[in-house]
Amino acid sequence: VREPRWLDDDEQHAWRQLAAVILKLPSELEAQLRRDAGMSHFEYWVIALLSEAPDQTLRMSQLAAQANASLSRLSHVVSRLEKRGWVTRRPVPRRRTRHPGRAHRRRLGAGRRGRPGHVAAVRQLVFDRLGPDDVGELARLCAAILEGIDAH
Amino acid sequence: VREPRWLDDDEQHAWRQLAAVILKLPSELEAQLRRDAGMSHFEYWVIALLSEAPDQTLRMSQLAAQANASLSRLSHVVSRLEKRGWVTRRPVPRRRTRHPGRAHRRRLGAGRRGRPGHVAAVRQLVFDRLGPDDVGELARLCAAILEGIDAH
DNA sequence: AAAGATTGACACGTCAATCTTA
DNA sequence: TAAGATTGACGTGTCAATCTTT
Repeated sequence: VREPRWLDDDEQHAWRQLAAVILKLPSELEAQLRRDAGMSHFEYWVIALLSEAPDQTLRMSQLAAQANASLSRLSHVVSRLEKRGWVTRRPVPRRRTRHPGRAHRRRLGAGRRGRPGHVAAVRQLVFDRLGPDDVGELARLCAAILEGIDAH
Repeated sequence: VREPRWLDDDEQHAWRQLAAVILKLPSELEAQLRRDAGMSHFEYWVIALLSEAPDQTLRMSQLAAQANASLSRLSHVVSRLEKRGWVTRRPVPRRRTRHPGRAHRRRLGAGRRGRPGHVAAVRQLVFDRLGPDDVGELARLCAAILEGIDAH
């Protein structure tokens, strides 16, 4: 009797590499953003999404959906951002439109300032060592993996 | 004047896919392990590494290195595992060999019980939709990315 | 009542300070 | 003193309970 099979050698090797990427990449990006822009990766996304929205305004639920986050998490984060004055909550002006935040122009600058460094980091960490064909391959493989995840 | 360039279209697309993988894969694995074996992904690694070690024993610093974790984090985790009786700390028998844990045989079973489900999850989430050639490609691309990360 | 949003308690990771032992 | 290891405080995420608004 054998133990339920692990992965074959190739798969195991690939899995180790992928696991390391999954482990290290996020923490690098996190560190870079916090250093350069004083915000977490998730906060960066929130502000970026807001700044792209019409009128720089979104409802909490929409923002949560776009940021792949729970409403609860988002609420906590927005509270923090609000405390720093980077975002404003607007209660319903009238009718059922409650706006979670109108980011202050000023502090959208924070997003702006965050962005170049963030872009540089992504390029450096991910794309610098990839050839032109590799980029397409990477996208294809990730898409396949995502299918597997979403199928689950 | 243009804003500092984002990534080109191909890169941006690839980045979105990769970002989604990085976001979703860990939480899926985390959820699966917690459901099936009542432990976190990191706890799983710790127990797995211990169970593979000679005499099921390692020093904290070595374990930390192998698990890519800070000593502090490991210490907290081992404390929790110890509290559940899944691991035992052994103080130096003599000479400078302080052993962090000799996993109880019994509870290594926990690792064993965790493993089949974990393997199945990895296979299902990552490899199911990849062709045989894709596996090598994935490993190669991840390796390239890791080089970029480590170079940083 | 149901959807949208908030809150509080708890679990985990990090950082800095501390303890321990060679 | 320096390396190994632990601890406590703090920040963030999750879950479940709750509040709010229609």
